[in-house]
Amino acid sequence: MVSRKRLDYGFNGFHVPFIPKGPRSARRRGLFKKANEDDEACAFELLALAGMLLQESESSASSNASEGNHRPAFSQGVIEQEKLDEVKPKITDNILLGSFGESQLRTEVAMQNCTQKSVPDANAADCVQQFISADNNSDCRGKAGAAVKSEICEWDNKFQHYSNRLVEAPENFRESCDVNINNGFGQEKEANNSGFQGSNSADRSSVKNQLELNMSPLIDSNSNAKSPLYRNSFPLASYSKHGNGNKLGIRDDDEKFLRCNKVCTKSKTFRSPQRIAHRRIRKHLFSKHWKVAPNLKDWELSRSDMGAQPHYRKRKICHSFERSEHKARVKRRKFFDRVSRVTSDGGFSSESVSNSPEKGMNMDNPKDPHVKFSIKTIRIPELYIEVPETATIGSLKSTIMETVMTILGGGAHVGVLLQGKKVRDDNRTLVQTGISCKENLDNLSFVLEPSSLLDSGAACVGDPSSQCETSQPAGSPETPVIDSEITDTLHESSLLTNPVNPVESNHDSTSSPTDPTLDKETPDCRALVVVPASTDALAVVPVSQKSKRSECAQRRTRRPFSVTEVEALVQAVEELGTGRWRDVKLRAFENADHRTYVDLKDKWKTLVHTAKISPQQRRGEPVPQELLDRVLAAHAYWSQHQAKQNGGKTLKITETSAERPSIEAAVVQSQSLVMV
DNA sequence: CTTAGGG
DNA sequence: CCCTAAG
Repeated sequence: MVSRKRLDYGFNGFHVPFIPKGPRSARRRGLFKKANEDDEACAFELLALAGMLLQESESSASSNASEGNHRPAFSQGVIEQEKLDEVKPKITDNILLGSFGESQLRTEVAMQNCTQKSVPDANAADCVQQFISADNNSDCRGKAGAAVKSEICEWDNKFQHYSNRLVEAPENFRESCDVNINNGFGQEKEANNSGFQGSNSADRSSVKNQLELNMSPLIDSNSNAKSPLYRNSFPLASYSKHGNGNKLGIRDDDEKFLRCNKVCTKSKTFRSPQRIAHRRIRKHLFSKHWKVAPNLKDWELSRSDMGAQPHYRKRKICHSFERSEHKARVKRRKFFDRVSRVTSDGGFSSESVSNSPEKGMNMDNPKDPHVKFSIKTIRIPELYIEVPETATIGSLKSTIMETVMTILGGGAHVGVLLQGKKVRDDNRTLVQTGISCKENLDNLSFVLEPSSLLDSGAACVGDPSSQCETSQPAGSPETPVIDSEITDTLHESSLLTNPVNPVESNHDSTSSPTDPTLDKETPDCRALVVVPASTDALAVVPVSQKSKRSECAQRRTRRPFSVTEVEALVQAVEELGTGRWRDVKLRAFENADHRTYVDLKDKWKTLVHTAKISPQQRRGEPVPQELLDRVLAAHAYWSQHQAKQNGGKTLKITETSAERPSIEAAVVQSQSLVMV
């Protein structure tokens, strides 16, 4: 059965086989046909992805600088596609590898420069500038593969930007982060505290967290030939020379395919080639990868001693990621906010922290029992992404973003590696672990690992350890992930067809990722799929693993509706009524590909329910009462109206206010409402 | 493919 | 969000 499925996909077996859940198979089968179109999809392997969240203006600025602004989405999409096409051949030839390596180096340089500055945002901007100039922008664009390269650079910049932001950690973040490093240190009693997860918030101020993310995007054509499971063959060497040995290999197997197929078949609305391409990408990209988490684990296991080590010195680090899916989003946001503040704090002195136990056996300062960590770089796991060659750069970016978001969304954990070895006992103190020694600090590294590892991921994939370790002997990538939930918020408005907020229309095409033209492309690409690079790989992969994976099909990542989206939905429903979800979708969420009309319908359903229950019973991001009132009004109106229609035949409701008094009122009310 | 509903 | 039945 597995094999058959594979054929249906037409992917030549390069991805992990997908095992349908009985009933669904029939449905999907039809969809899969379309998947054949994706045969040519080329696999991009991105090595370091870093916390990028939104596409902020700065990042997009660099990419768009040479191109006119406000280009119609369509044409832009075409252009981007062309670029991509150009690049593809290169990738196939392994030529890209070199380019990426270069970019990586440059990026690092740029980053270093940036990090020397004190103001995060300024840094990001500077970095971009530096990077661009240093990298000889024109060069990148002019040649095949150049486009990709520049894109990569852009990503680097973004990462840099975000990493900088991370550096300024707000108190909240620190609150959760610091803690135990201080406490546990040198004290046996700390046993009750689990590693870095201590709950003490003592000496927050004294602890300065420096998180710097060093992103090194890399595309390796070689990897394409390998199956996801065979990451071991992944050429780590290329990175290692740059000091980044950690990679995270995320592969989405079945999931992506499923998604893709589904999506493709849907929506007639998106018929343009670009649209189709996007759809495909999306499908492929879909984020189910996370379930594959077990792989991530492997990453951590791998090398801890990457080039970054020198950077890890004293300073404390604290991160705490929450896993609960429900809160993941919020948490991430907090994380960012907090981080961004740290930098501004300027230096906090280690002294301040040192009021603790006196056991000064530490390195330089005997009196300071505290171990300070300075995390210079956090490695991002190796990501394997496969997108159609016709995919646009923008879609690729979106895909990557999506993948990262997915990872983040699932929650992340920090892994501690000492001399390349993962320290698994959370109850051990730093002293006990030997982390208090300066020498060891240099060999200490932190890895972000998807929480999913611990969860379902493992179950689905089978024995993660065997898989991972076996596959990546060379040095496994570690997976530091930076979270960023900002994306939703930022893009939100642009994704909506009819943003409630007038301001949204003022996108600066030049730099803003929110640029409508860009968004059009991006939304579709949201889903990332980690795919094995080559066709051959599949054959190599053990069947058992395949099947396991396929069964793990994940569900889409949860994406709570924002108030803005709710507003748009309410407005659309007020105008169109219930029962016309496709129209609602087209009207208000055409650009929000992650929202299907079914999603909208479901959301409306929940909104109605929410509006009926007491505020205390409501959960999640609070929806303004005003909106809920409108929901009830519209619901009541349309319920009644529908009945009327049924009885008296179809009466197309236009915009006539007379027919919909309650709606009218609601609309008026909404206009006065200020959307955030 | 869309809707409508239950899960 | 997912899954299905139905149109």
